[in-house]
Amino acid sequence: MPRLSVSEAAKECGLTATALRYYEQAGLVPPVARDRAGRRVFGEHDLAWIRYAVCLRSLGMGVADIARYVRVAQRADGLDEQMVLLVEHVERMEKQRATLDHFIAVTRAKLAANYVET
Amino acid sequence: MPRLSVSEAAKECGLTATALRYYEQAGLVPPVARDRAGRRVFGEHDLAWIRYAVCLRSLGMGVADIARYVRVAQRADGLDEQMVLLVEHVERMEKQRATLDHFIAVTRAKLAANYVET
DNA sequence: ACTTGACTTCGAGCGCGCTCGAAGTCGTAG
DNA sequence: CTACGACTTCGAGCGCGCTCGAAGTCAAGT
Repeated sequence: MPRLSVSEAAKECGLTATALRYYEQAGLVPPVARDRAGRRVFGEHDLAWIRYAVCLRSLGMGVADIARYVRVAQRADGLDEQMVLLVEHVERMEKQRATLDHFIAVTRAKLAANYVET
Repeated sequence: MPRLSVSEAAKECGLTATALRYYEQAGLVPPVARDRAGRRVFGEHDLAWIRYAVCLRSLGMGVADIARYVRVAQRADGLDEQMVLLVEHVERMEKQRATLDHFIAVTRAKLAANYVET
């Protein structure tokens, strides 16, 4: 199990160290363990959370929403609520994907025709 | 052919009038015709451009990139460049869609298991 | 003629998601 | 022992995408 510093973990997940600190402070990932000097020490568990947050961000979920999800997921009795949030999120994503599919088709058609209607 | 005011056109495309003026000023849509009093008059053509811009925005394309595309599309000799931009955009979208597919699958699995791993 | 109301431009302001600079603390290398 | 570099917190700053308020113009209704 790796014990990474903030900048190592950041690089590992494609973030800057500053952004990663921000993520923790904003609640996008649960609090990270510290060594005796107060420095963050990241384990596999933390990396998984970070990657999850990065994924949600890349799909356009807002910081506040992700933080809410993480907060709920941390609670022992939060399972039901957590499920609701996930279902809602999947629904949003599928709507987004439908738009995407449509747009890809339209763009493909334009390209195929080598003609772009204004 | 409809001759809509800015607020009518905005409503039609799911924007605010303010946002729509901003879109024109920022070049997300080509300049709109005016009546003698200087008020914008939107036709079908303009609505199509607006809907196109809205679509691109909803897919996360930045204002500057959309403006660039519109600028190129306006030029008589811009076809090649326009094609390049569209191809690039389709590629980005397909990458995004792959992420989306993956994430939907993962979330579905979590839901199916009625268990969320941290 | 006058009010009403939707339009115009302009510049400032705002929320989000970081990003950066300052000032301080710690541990290892020389 | 000292110096260096990476870490810490904090608050301010920034770019983006609007959003709002002010001040003015115009056209239609009474």
